[in-house]
Amino acid sequence: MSAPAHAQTSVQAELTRSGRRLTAQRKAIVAEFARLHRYVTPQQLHKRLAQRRPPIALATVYRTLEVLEGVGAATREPREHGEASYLFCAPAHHHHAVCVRCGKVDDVPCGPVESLARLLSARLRFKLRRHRLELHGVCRRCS
Amino acid sequence: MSAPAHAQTSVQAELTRSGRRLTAQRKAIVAEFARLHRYVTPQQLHKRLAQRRPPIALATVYRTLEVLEGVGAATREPREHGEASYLFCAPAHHHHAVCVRCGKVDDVPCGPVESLARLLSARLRFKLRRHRLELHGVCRRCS
DNA sequence: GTCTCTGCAAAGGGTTTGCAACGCA
DNA sequence: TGCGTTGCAAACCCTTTGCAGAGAC
Repeated sequence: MSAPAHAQTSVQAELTRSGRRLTAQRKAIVAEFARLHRYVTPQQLHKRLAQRRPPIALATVYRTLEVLEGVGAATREPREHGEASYLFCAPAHHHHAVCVRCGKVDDVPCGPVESLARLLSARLRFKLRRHRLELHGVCRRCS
Repeated sequence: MSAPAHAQTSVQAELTRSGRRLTAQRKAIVAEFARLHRYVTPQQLHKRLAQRRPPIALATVYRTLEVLEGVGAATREPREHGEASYLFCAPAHHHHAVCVRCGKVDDVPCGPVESLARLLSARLRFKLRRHRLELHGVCRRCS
């Protein structure tokens, strides 16, 4: 299952809508990013784009990912050793199932999690604001 | 609710059991760390210990937190901008409720989360290995 | 033509490491 | 006494930033 083409297109539309420019570098970064379905660091993404002529500067990758997060097309997740990692995904609230073998990320709708989170927070007399469930395991394809 | 004294004591016992030394610096770091009940960065913990004579070096705080994680007395969590943060907590699997106002962390037993996580992973045909639920909200005391 | 974006290189900031002195056990 | 630990400072590594030139619209 690859990224629906319309996801890429709508991101590009959102960029121009917010007064930004659609450069060749941004198109290339978004295209590569969108098809990965996994968390990547700016450095990794930069390496994947390295064969392009002319090459894309690392700083441009950093800045583009920041912009994508800003328009709600990506989430940022800090990693060990000071690295950041980004996942191309929709802004609507949902959770992720991450394959520990291949790294592929599947979306998990929030529905059932929501009520459980409310239950747990009620027991603690805790006013819930946000919650997040992370699932790590082996995906269908890898097992 | 402060850290039970025995938690500190058992950490100290675990350190010597694993062939490590119980230095004055380590005792001071563990004591301060254990009473906080919140995520702290090595830098923050170092600042809190700054009035000690002689002062404790920042590198020592980094190394001690690493050791504590190694013996299962702390969990490490990457933060934005390359910072690490640590929480003093038991090695047994559980979740955390983090107050967005005061930062205090309460433990949440895993029980009900486990079955939900299995349900969700079954729907995805995903062999679950680990899961984590994060609750963020306002704690009883702050509301 | 204007204003954003890119590339480059330097600066920034947290973390890690090498090494000699120190001090638990 | 032996070996793990500390303190210091330098090294590391990823990320951010300033600026001049390029390019989208």
